[in-house]
Amino acid sequence: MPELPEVESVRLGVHEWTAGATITGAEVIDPRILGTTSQRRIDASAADGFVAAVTGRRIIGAERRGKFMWLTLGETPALDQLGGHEAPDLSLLIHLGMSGQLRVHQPSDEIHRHTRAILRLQRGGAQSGPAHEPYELRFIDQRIFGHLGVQPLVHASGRLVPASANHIAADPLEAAFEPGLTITALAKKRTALKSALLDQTLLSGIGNIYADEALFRAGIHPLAIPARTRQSRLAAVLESATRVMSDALQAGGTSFDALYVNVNGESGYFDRALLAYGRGGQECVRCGTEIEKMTIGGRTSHFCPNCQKPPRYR
DNA sequence: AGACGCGCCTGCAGGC
DNA sequence: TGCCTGCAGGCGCGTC
Repeated sequence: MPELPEVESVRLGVHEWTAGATITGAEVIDPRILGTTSQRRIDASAADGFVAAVTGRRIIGAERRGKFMWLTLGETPALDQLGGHEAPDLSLLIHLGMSGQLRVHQPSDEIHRHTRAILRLQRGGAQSGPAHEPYELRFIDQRIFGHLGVQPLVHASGRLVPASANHIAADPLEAAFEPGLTITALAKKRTALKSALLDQTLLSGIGNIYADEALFRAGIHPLAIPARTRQSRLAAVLESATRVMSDALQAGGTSFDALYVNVNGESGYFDRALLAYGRGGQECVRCGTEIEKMTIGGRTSHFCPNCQKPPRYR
């Protein structure tokens, strides 16, 4: 379940492998990957359009906001040499969803059965030679909650982002993040704090796991109502979220090789040292009380009923 | 307008 | 053994 740290870890690897490379071709094996989960009526021409839009483009780099990642695309190398300086004008949005993975492969490698799309890449432009062996970036996604799409770049919250990511807020690990504004926006919410933390338009990058971890570490009950919670406490949750995600990122930036740009969506590729998530029925590491499980906003939530006292509203 | 709930997917665990 | 149900979850969109 990739959340911000996992996506960032993937982004780092993807950037290393693709920045400066040229997309020499592409293949959409399952066109559903081009739609959102709500719009799955993708016809064959969409796949053709995708391939046509990316083929010949140069990858400038891989960027990320929250759980949204994208490749910034420049002009073709030939056109670029005519003088234009590399201003990205297009992006290839990549959302990993629940089970998405990106892997670097040799073209001759066996195609994994959940491979939904392939980008064929070559370093240093289209010229061939032993130093410019073709290779592939493959998007593998068992559940197809992930998404690929070619998008114009638009300005949103202080940055250029793909158009379909213009509604999400900055994430706590990016320069454009403004904690003060985030707390002000959060403090207006009357929904459960847990749900608010998952609201990507408020701040992005937090998923179910790190929401539970942040609340546990800050000692705040998931059902606390932000509008009725002291802003210093809201700030504490944000700080906990930021810290737990950067710790996870530190632990996750490991193991790269040519065939594996990391993230094993199914099992988790590093030990996250989780204190609350998935520990229902086990003892709280702090006080020994049994960790409770409950559904909040349709999501399973884990918390210590002793360390995270229920709110006493009347 | 904010809040909520559904549907999209697949694989696996658990019950009968 | 095999079938069925439930669950996991991010996110877009429809509904109230």
